[in-house]
Amino acid sequence: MSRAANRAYSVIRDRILSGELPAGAQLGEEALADLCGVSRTPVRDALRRLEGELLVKRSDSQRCFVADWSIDDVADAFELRAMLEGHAARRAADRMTEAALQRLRAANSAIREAISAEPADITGFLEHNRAFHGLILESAQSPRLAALLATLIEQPVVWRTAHHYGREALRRSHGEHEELLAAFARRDGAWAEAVMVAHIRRAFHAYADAHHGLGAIDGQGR
Amino acid sequence: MSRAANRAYSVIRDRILSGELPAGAQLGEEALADLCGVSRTPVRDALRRLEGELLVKRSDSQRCFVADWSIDDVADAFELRAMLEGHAARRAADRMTEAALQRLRAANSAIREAISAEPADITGFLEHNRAFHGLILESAQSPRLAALLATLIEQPVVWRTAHHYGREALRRSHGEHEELLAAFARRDGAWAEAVMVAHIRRAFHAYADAHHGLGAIDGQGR
DNA sequence: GCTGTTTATATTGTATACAAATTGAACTGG
DNA sequence: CCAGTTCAATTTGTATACAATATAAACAGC
Repeated sequence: MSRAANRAYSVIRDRILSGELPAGAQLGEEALADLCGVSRTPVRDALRRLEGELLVKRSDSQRCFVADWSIDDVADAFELRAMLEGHAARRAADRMTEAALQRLRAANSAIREAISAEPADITGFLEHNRAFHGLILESAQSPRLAALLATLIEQPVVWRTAHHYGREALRRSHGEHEELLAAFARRDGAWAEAVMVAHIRRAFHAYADAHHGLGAIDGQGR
Repeated sequence: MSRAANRAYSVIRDRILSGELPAGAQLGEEALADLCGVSRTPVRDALRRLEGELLVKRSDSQRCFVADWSIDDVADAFELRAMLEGHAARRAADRMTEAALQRLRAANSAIREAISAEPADITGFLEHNRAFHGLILESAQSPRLAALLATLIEQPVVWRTAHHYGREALRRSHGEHEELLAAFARRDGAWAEAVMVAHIRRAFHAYADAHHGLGAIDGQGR
């Protein structure tokens, strides 16, 4: 996608993720065009992409709004992500080359360094974490699986959450990655899948605890 | 989506599914616009939708082509579909209302009638089969799951295949639906999931047998 | 004869003007 | 005061013109 469309996509996405455009806010094409300094045409493209990623919802008659992610929606997305990434891990265990395994180890080392930095380098953590999961997905060799997961990993939620993680949680994440590496090294797909599912489901609960209190779910959405 | 965009979508989609636009054929926006009798703008929208459904592939630099589905691609898609619809069946078993169960029974009865017609009413079969699976997905109550499956169920492949099915295969499909209904009636999610996974994986092998011979896979794509 | 560059052509990206449709408010009749 | 209707304002859909870019062909130099 080219300049203007990408620009529109990035700007709108950032405004949604930062909360500047709150859940439920109407996304008029002309207003967004002004905001991004482009015409309506690329804005329309951007809205379609964002709609595919479920950050934008279309009303019955084609008006766009910022999607609101209730805790149930988030749970739903995490559950699917756990299933799909678990499946990816299983496939990857059977297909991973030695070179890919090396790169995976390097990625997790980079994660460890980001965590150990003072203060912890959250941006670096996110970046390398993304690379780690991306490499597994690559080794799974299923373009369709990758396409499906793409709509789930770019959640509004994940990004805002990581900054709330303590060093404790980050270390645990790193440790689970180490266990994944061990499973890959042994070519044990079932093990890899189980670890991955646990890894992601734990991430969900970390999110839920941080955003909705440790006790019951408050039910009022985000 | 409105008139012209829908029109473009339908026309292009039909041409792809019918094989009139063969795999690998370039999809120039202007040519398609002429073909559909609309301007390039709605064609672009249609191409985006079709790209999401993986019927259209974009080259490195934004040129569109008819996607080619190799047997590996089809296997990949069916595997994911089995997993996701299995998951949907499990969820549906816990959430299905009595009313939904009734509608599901009605849908399968309609399927039986379509099969029994002389000659077998393939179009009716497909329609009611679609409704059957749609109802389960609805009862699963996971919008995101529905969105993911939407990209997998509309395969070029499925439609062209059903016409090759014998009455035998259609009846088996109906029988598996009956077993699903039993699982739903008992609220046995694990049973429902297992039956659904088997149902879809069998469908894949029926496809593979019909299109690539019963023995080894020929590997030359469709 | 081959490689790298230039130029022409084809194709997609963007902006804008206008048409169609939807929403919401003002208004009329009861 | 409320229901239904009409009309204005807002918003999205479509067409078209033009700009930017990529592909492919012609060509020059080696």
